[in-house]
Amino acid sequence: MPEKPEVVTVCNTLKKQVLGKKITDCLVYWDNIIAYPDVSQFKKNIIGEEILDITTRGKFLVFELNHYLLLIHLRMEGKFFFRKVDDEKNKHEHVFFTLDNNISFRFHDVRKFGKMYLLDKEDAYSKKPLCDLGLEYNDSTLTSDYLYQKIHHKNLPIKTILLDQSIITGIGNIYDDEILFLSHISPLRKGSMVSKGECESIILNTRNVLDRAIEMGGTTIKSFTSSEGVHGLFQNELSIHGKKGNCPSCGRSIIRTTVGGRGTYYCKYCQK
DNA sequence: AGTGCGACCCGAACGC
DNA sequence: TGCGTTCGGGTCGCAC
Repeated sequence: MPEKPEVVTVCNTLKKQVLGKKITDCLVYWDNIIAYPDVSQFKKNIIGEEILDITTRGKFLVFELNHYLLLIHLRMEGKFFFRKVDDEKNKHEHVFFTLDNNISFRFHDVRKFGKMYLLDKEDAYSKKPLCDLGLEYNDSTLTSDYLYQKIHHKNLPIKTILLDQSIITGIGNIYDDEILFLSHISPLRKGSMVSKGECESIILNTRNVLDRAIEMGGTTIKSFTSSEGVHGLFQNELSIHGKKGNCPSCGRSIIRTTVGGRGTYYCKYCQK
């Protein structure tokens, strides 16, 4: 379940292998992965483009091409593999980009939840999905004033609010639990009951957790790998998410519940 | 406008 | 053992 740190890790890994390569062919075996434009237009437009740079925006990988931005969202389990052009198609490989070094760069996604968009470069940031994204976790304009203003009138649990990509973009279910644990805030508390000081704490802990996770190469949960042979190490550092047993801080038992339909772990003594 | 929930998917985990 | 059923997870889009 790639969140920001996993997407950054994938981005850095891919850069080493595809920067400067030209896309000479594109094969799509599961149409729903192509969110925009339609599949035939997508293929037609992307063939002949060179990969000039790769960055991230929220949980999107952003491939800068000559005339377009290719956005790829990995959703749950999207990943990439490099194969020989005539290697047999794996069951879970759904989109192939043939590169001009005769390598087949393949998008692999067991759940078929991943999405790709090919947008005109000039106005890509004013179009969906990019126009809906909020601030990056390390944006200098992400302040306690900003966060407080966005959440103080909301009746949703703070856990759910932090998953809203239009406020802060890049936080997912795992780091959300970690951030709230470190901030000593219950995931169930309503946005309207979070103080400005606690907003400051959330922002500081978001930066600490995500920066540290990026240093560790992301979290490997289930089948997440950034690309062949790359595994994150951050799962060794998780304090609360996915834990059975006792709170690492007070030793009392960790609560496992559901908030807004998401599996949620917290300590009801340390998080108020 | 804000909120809630089903749909999209399929492997793993679970129940019988 | 083997079958059928349920669950989870990020986001969109529809319903209220």
